Amino acid sequence: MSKSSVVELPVLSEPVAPCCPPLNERPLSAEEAERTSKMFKALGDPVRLRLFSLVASHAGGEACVCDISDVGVSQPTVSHHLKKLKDAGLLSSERRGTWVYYRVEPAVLAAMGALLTTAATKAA
Amino acid sequence: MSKSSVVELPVLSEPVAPCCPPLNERPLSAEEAERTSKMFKALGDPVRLRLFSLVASHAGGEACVCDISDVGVSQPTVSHHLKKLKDAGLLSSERRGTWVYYRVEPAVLAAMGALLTTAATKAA
DNA sequence: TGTCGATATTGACATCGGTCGATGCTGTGG
DNA sequence: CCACAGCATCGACCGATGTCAATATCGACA
Repeated sequence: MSKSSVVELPVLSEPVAPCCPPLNERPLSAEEAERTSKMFKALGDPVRLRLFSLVASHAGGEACVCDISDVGVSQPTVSHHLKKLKDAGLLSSERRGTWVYYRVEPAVLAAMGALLTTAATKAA
Repeated sequence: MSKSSVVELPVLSEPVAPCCPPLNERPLSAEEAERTSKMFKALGDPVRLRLFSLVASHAGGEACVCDISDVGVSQPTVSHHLKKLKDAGLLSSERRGTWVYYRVEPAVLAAMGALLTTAATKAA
């Protein structure tokens, strides 16, 4: 395994799921905000949001890149955005033969949702 | 009322709440993604996320700018970010004498949360 | 081994966006 | 009417980011 390999991305090694308390429980610290804002930023681009929605709505909760590449930008750009979503912890990828499949990370998604839903409920 | 007034921001005049289906129900259209990504982008900056959290966690669900200005950036920058949060429909503002108060928009927040929570639940 | 299809990476470019100092606007109180 | 405080706007700077063409990598299949 000394040859090439992909050196195990460190971004996925630590648990990203239980990131922060609800947004209205207490003010976020600078560090918490730094971490959490990255996830929101990942969905803050229309192309990425479409790609994410394409993966999330695809049968089986996963999709090959070739299935979701039709969003109006070039292939490198699609790859770039998928990488960003992966780095943010929202997607994971797996190579299967010729194709690479992406699937959503439910835990992270749920954490983000809880952040907002709880805050909205309490604020109402 | 011809004098000054604030001319009723058009961004808040149309219902922003039921923006989109859950992210895994069907692929978002380009237009939907364009609209929805703006809300996520608004929370995709650490300073804005802290400001939003400060407002949301403040007593009464609202806060004077002077109460939340201590986030490590200059006063114009705070004002700039609050404007962005307001433009995204996440906050509303009201002038009361010398001070301006910001409060969260629960409906929009809940809509964003539902977008994520439903998707996470179904995906799990 | 060599070619081909699928995806990732690189490098360059233009635009976007966060930041600040300076300044303007709007109430308050003297 | 004037000075001051709170907040917004302006203009400029500069790093971040979305985009593409070109190229590299990786696996499948002759």
